Amino acid sequence: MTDRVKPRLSRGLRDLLPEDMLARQWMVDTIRGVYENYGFSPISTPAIEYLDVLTGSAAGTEAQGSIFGVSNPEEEQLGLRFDLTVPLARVMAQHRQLPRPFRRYQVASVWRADKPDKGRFREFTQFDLDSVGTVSEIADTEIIAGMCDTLTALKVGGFRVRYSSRGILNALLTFAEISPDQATDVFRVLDKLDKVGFEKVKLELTSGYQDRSGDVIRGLGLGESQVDRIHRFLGVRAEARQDVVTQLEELFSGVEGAEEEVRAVERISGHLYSLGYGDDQVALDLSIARGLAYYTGPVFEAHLTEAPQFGSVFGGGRYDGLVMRFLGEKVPATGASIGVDRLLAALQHLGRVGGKRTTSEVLVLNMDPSLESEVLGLTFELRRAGISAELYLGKGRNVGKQLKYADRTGVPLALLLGSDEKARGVVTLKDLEAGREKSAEVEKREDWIQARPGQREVPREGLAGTIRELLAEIGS
RNA sequence: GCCGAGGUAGCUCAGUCUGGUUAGAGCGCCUGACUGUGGAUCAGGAGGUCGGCGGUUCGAGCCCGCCUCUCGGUACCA
Repeated sequence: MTDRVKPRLSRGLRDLLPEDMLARQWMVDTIRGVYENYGFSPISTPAIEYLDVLTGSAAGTEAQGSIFGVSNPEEEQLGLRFDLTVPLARVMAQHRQLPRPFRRYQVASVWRADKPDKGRFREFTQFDLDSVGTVSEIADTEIIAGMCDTLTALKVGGFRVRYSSRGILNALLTFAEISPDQATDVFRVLDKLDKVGFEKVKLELTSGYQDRSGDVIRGLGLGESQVDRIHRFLGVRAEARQDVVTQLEELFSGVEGAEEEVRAVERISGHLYSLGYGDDQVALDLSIARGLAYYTGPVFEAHLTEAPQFGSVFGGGRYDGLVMRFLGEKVPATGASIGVDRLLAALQHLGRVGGKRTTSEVLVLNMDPSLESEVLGLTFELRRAGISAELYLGKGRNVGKQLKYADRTGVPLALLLGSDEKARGVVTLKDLEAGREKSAEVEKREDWIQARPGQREVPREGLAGTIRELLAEIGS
C-alpha cells in the first residue's frame, strides 16, 4: 500500500560495487604513478560548465547533441562537461599566471548523452595527460611514451599504440584532390578501415550502400582516381615505422607541403626508437584518423591486442587551436586520455583484475558477549599496528554465521577469540582460502567441521607481528 | 537515428500459438537440522502491480493498438 519508490538508474548509468571499485582504484593509482613519474601535476575543475564554454569549440559543435543540460536557480545555460580537454583550455585562458609549458593530469567523470554500449556509459571516467604551451615534438613523444608506460604498468598484456598526424592526412587531401570541406567526412570513413575493410570504405567514399539491416549508408561521391589514390595511401603499411616513412616519401613526392609532415612523424619515431619504444609497441599507422575535428598535429590511439573488440582505450593528439577560442591567441597543446571504464571492462573481460572485494585483511569474530570489549580492543590493536581489521557487527553470534560472512566478503583471515582461547592466552587464526580449496574434496559434514582447514592457534602476545607474517605467507 | 528480436521472482528462463479457479522452475537469498566452524546435503520460508496505458471479452501474463525500456546489428562517437 505504501507508495514505494522503485530503486533504479537512468540508462547508461551504473553503480560500482566494491569489487569493481577496488580494481578501478588500483588502476587510477597506477596511472597516477606513471603520470607523476613524468612530472605532470594534478588539477581539478567543476563538473558543470557554462554551455557556451562547452559548445564553443570545434569539438563542442559536434558534441552539442550529447551534452547533459544542467539547471541552476539563476537559470543560466549550463551543462555537464563531456571531456577534460575543453575545461583545460578554459583553465589556461582564465588562469594566466600558470607557467607554460603547463603539464597537468586530471582524473574525473565526464558525461555524454549517447546511446550506451558495451564498455560505454553515459557517465564515465577519463584520465588525461596534457602539455600546454609547447610546439616541441618531444611533448608529443612524451605523451606516446607515457601511453606505453601506463599500459605496461597496468599489466594489460599486449597493446599497440598507433599514431599518424593530421598533417599527413592533409597531404592526402592534396594528393587525392579532395576539397577541404569534405575532409571530416573522408577521415571519418577512413577511420573505419580496420572494422569494415577496404571494399566497404570504397563504397562509402563513392556511391554508398545498404547494410544488411537495411540501413542506407550515404556515399561521399568521390571519383575513381580519388579513391585510387586513397587506396594507394592506405596501402602504405609496414611493421617498421621507418619503412612506412620511406614508402610515404615515395608516394607523396612532389605533393606540396607533404615533405615537412613526413619529417615530423619521422622525428617522433626517431625519438621513440632512441628511448627504446620499438615497432612492437608503437606503430606508424596512416589509417587512424580519429574523426576529430580539433586535432591539428600528431594523433594517437591504443588498442589491446588481446581485446580489440573494446576499441580504443587510450587516445589523443595535438590540438593547437583549442585555447584560441578563449584567448584569441594560439596556444599549442598535446595530450591523451585514457578511458578508465572501458579499459576496466576490458581487463575484467580478460580476467586480469578483480577478485578482491574488501579492504579488510582480518575479520575478528564476536562470539561471547562477555568478551565483546576484549575483541573490540583487539580489533583496534591490529588497526593501530597497520593491519586492516573488521569486527563482526551482525546480530548472529554463532560461528557458522560469522564465518559465512567472512567467506562472502572475501576477507583472507578470520580471528576467533572465545572463552577457550581466552583461558589459554591464545587466539585462533583461520586462513579462509585454505578452506575454499579443502571444501572441494570433503563430502561429509562431520569431516568438514573437524578438518578445520587453514586453522591454527597462536599466542595472544605479539599477535600483530604473527598476522603480518601470515598475510605475507598467503599472499594477501 | 534506422532495421530486427525481446520485457514474467534478485539472476536465467518456461507458460503466450490454442484466453479460464490462488502464475511456475532452476540458481541465489533467509531460517533450521548442525547450541564453537565457511562447502555439500535435506527441510521450511520470503520474494511478482507478468514493462506501462488503453481496447476486445463474462474473463487477458496470453488477443489488438499506442508508448516505454532492454538486447543484437548499423549509424554516430570530442
